[in-house]
Amino acid sequence: MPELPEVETTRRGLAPRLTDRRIETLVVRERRLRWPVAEGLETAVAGRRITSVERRGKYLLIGVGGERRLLWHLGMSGSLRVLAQPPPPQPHDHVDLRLAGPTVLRFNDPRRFGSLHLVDAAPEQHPLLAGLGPEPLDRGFDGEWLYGRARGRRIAVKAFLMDGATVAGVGNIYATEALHRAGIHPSRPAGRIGRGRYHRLAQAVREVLEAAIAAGGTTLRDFTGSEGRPGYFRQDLRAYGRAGKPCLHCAEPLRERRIGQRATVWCPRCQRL
DNA sequence: ACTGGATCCTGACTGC
DNA sequence: TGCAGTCAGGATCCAG
Repeated sequence: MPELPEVETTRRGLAPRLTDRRIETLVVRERRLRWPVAEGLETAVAGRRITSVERRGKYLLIGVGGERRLLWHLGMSGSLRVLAQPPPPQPHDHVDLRLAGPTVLRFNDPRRFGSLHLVDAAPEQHPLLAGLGPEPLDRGFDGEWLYGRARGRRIAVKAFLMDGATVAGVGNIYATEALHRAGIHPSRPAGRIGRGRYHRLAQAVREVLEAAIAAGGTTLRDFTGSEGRPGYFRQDLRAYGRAGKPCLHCAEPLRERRIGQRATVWCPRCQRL
């Protein structure tokens, strides 16, 4: 499910409801996530106070005192919800973070591609975060960065853009959308794109992510924010999921093929190879 | 060093 | 109605 806008939507929903709250207990019903949830995680966070809710790429970082943070990834199908009156756990409700009072932060993830770690210090050096590229909405990300990173690369620009080392948090939906907005063919080798077009691409990435965050993210089937509401950016998607439909810019029918095992949609007129 | 492919897992959907 | 095959928002690992 979630790319950067969906994780950011989750973060914004969680922050005011979790910050300064005390963790009563952590309950792990299913440890077999992307990586096994460490034994002893429960006792390590019990009784601690939540100090912050941050995001890096598609990762959520929940500060639990000192330098310690829970590092949470939602995978393809995960969601986190705050429940003031939690119903009995349903299938795939793998983790509950119980706060003082009846409130529960509940993690549901049918495919179990998500993950949960405890990071003791210096989260940016954690193996899962160390190789990440810049945040796309921060200053370190621009056309110059993309251009430099792409030197000598023959990989399709779409796969290049989805590589977390290039830029953090851009997945299949928003890579598809940004390339359409920037007028760049997704199969074009990354190293054969000039500075000017990379500046356009970086701008398109920022614009589409900001618009998606403003809409509460994209819900294809099962994403919900922390309040259980879907995101509304799906209706603003111009390329993703619109194969065969007319390009909203030039009316040419959009095409679809797989790049790196991921469905890729583009306009053969606006996005020349 | 890069690159493409296989892989983890469940559920929804399609076509026979 | 049932069953097999395909696909899905991610990201690591491995062989070539």
